[in-house]
Amino acid sequence: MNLDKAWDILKENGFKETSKRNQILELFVKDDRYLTARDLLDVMQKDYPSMSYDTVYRNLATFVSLGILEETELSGERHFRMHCESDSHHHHFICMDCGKIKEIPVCPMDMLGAALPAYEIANHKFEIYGKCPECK
Amino acid sequence: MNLDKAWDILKENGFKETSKRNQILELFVKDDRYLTARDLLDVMQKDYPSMSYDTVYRNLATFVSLGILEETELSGERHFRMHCESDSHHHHFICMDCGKIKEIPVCPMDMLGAALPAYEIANHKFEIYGKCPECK
DNA sequence: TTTCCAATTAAGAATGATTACGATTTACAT
DNA sequence: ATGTAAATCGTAATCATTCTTAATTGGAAA
Repeated sequence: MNLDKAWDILKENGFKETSKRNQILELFVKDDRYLTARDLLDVMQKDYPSMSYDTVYRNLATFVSLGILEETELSGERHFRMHCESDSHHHHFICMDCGKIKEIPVCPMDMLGAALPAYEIANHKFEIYGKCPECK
Repeated sequence: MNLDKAWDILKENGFKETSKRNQILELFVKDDRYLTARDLLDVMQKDYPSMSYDTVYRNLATFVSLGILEETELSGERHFRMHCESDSHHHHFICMDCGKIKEIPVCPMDMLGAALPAYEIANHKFEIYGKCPECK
């Protein structure tokens, strides 16, 4: 996911182009890792001192609902990052130090296809946590 | 995990037997599913109107640290349930309606053993969400 | 039983993340 | 350039969770 693709999606869905929205997206493009709402606000307020949490959270919710960002819960806080380019379903190793991820191309659900008859499966989560080679 | 086993562990670690502690544990034994701190407090306050959140959270933390309870994050809230009897590593299907779980005997990490060289793996999460046969 | 101390709890304030809301500003189609 | 709906600001509210301090309690020892 890059800036242009993100704006294509936003425009298609009738969202307006604002400088704040753009800067939030730029931050995610530049900093390819999981960020919290606070992380974003801290950086944004250097350029827009009056920026409010409402704006951050509202835009994050928009981006997630449009598939531009993906979200996870890390140590009790919501974290967000650019949605991966790869169109095939996959999972992530997440570095607990720097927040960077590594794609894991396999999905455990493949092997559980018929293991849960009578159960209605809505979704699943598979994440691996630890330290990446750089942080180790 | 049953009441006696839980108290064995608590006593071994020097924790005192209190009626509140016991009732919290009884609730988890009786109601074999994921519960929130609020769920517990609501029930407990029928018998102990002055019971405080602090007591609930402190005891939950104790139980988790001793391996009596297990914990997960569901829709932004911490949920707790009795730790499974099975001593072999496994994962869970979680019903989003009633909170009951079904054990999944396989672990995706088995197949990823050497797939992440140079990465230091600390832990992982694999959970399946949906509706159980009763709630469907 | 009574005493005593450390563990436990109550009460409510503090914190930190997130959401809500009325007022104001901005993007952009016309 | 203007009108209008969308976006944002500023701030307050909410919700889960933790902290603080004082009071209470379990249970070992006297």
